[in-house]
Amino acid sequence: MELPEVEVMRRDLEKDVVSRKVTSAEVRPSKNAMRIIRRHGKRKDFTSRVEGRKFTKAERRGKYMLLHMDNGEVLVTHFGMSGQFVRGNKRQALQPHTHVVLTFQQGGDLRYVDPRTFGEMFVATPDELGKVKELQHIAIDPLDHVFTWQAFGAALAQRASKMKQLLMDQKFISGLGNIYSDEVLFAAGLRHDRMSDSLSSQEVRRLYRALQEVLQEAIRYRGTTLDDEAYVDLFGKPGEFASELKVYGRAGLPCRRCRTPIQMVKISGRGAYFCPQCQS
DNA sequence: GTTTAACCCTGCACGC
DNA sequence: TGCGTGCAGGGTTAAA
Repeated sequence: MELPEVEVMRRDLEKDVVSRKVTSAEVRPSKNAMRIIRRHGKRKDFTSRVEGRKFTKAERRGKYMLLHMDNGEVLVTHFGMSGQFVRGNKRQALQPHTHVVLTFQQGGDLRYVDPRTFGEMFVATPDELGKVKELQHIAIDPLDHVFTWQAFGAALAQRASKMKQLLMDQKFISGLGNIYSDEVLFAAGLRHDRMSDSLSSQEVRRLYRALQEVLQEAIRYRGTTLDDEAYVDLFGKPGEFASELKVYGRAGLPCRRCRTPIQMVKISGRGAYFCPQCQS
């Protein structure tokens, strides 16, 4: 789950979970459920800090979801690769790999499901939150209005790194993963292996605009749901952006702009898709 | 400073 | 048919 999917989820949570009160919290008995709340020693350390609380706000920081509670504490969730929130109620059986269930006073529940368990959940006070390394070093959000192309250009010039890796570096810019880094680079006409300090100011502006456009468009389409990775929104509905992808997952298929076959290369274990004609 | 590989995990595609 | 193998992928970390 990358920025657009987390943002869609945030909006769903804001509409449907914020202002609800948790009457009971359960961490499922499986070993993997403990992996999800790995920062807490015992199930009770987690559940006791959520029970009785009311959610007041849903905030996104990079790929992290922060559900603020009425006592000031925060329920933090990172979805990893396959994590997701699902709304349900007690008549519906829990689907496999459900690790956490929060039951609401007003009826219904919120479930955290995560087959590959790369995600995690934890509760933190504002003080503790400030000390969480992963959150501390989250860089600027590309959709934040204080993100300007001038500052972006200066930051790019200060680094000597290949573009794809840099775009996926959460300490440099937050929210992009493998899919959207490829899509943004295609929209900007830049190759994955272009060096960050080699970009002209025109290229920086193109990249800056590509970031906004691709991410906003993906949010408008409610995220990317691939066949093998079943991302769905809070209510179980898939996103529609997969059909809009220009390069990701399209190795060998003709480029939608110039018909040249899309290429895929491995970059430190991760696939990078690009058009050798449109990107340079 | 930058890059690479390994690690955590499950589901799925593939080949025999 | 059924099983073993290999791989994807976010992010951190250790090593190159």
